[in-house]
Amino acid sequence: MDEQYSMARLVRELRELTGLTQEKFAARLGVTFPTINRWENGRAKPSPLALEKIESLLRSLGDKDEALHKVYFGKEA
Amino acid sequence: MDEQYSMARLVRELRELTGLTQEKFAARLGVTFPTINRWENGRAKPSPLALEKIESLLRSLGDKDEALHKVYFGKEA
DNA sequence: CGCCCGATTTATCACTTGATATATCATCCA
DNA sequence: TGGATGATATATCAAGTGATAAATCGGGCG
Repeated sequence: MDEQYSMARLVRELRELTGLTQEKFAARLGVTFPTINRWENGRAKPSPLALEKIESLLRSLGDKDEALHKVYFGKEA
Repeated sequence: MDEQYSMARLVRELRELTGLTQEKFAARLGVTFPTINRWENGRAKPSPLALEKIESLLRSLGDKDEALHKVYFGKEA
């Protein structure tokens, strides 16, 4: 349960939840598509500012994904 | 009126407007103090995500700083 | 089958950032 | 005077990022 791997899965699951391509998902978060791809493939992990955006997006998806949020961020939604 | 220089001034003016040290200002924006220092001294410029935070902070300061916003971001507050 | 086409994966390079350490500067005050 | 302290400036290095290009992977479809 390596941290990199968890983040990779979180990002991919989150993106698939939104039904967006890596390119559009990147735009949604204010980053570029290679960045999303690197996150999803565990070759990099989100910067602090990017993490904020991810949490915020997760939150915006509402309670039905609160479980997901807890799983990856631990400390409450 | 080099772009780097304008951003440097914007960041410093904005920080002084808030009355915060570079360290606290950094925390406010979700970045670290060396980053703020590099911005203010023109040795680096904000990443896209950081720029969002700057604009947002500027906006949160309200209308009395709209002029400042226009000066540095050009396209309306 | 073979060809397009959208999506994904990987790679490279210059630049930004976080973490950390050191140095400089100003101010206060014993 | 001179030392303590807070704020700022600068440097280094590893890691993340944006821009760009190339390769690969599916599906549809002629």
